[in-house]
Amino acid sequence: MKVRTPLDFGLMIRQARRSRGMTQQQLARAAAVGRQWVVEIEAGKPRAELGRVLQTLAALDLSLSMHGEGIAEVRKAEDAVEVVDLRAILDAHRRMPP
Amino acid sequence: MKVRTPLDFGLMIRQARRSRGMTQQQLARAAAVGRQWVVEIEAGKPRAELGRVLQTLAALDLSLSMHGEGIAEVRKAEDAVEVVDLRAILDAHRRMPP
DNA sequence: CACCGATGTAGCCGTTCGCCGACATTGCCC
DNA sequence: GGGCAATGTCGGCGAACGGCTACATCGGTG
Repeated sequence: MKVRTPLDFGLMIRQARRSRGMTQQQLARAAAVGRQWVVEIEAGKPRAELGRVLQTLAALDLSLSMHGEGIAEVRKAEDAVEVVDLRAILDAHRRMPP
Repeated sequence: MKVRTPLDFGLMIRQARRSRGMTQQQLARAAAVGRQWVVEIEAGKPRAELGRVLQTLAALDLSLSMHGEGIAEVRKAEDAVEVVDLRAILDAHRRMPP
């Protein structure tokens, strides 16, 4: 899911917290922040501190990925993917008797 | 690329900025922040404000994605994927004469 | 209805932010 | 070496942060 605004963070944090049956107080303790802060982040506070946000995501076991030109991708040689025409292969396979 | 800490943000922002041939000053103007702030974010300042970070990513045309249990994925019905045993099919296909 | 936990709001307070202007330091090209 | 842009660092400033306590709303459950 894409994240563009502070409110996006808030909504996803709330969603994840609820899906785990946690209360704001519990999340606050787990992330080492104040309960009040959780209220504000979930409301989309734009001036919240980056570090606390990341702590909170970690406490919820959420992860972030960054994409864009100039961002190194982590794909090593052994991860190299063989290029094939999947559509054609699947098509041919469907017409093949087992 | 995964992002876990404020320093990760800093390194990627710097990487993207340089790959675009921008100076800190130019990025600062584009993102509507102070040059000083760019220096600090690239150094990994943990208490930087979330909103400014997102503005900066936008100015660099970088995008963030969030993953984890309880986060709604944007996959509509028409994106549904047919489940197949790729390994077996590719194996069989290799043994097939054209 | 009364009780209870979960959530949102308000004020106080010490700390830190981010911007600014000015000044080192670095690296590059002539 | 001299000049120049880019980068990093310092002190000062007004503004906002985030934790805290306390209080007001809800929403269920008895």
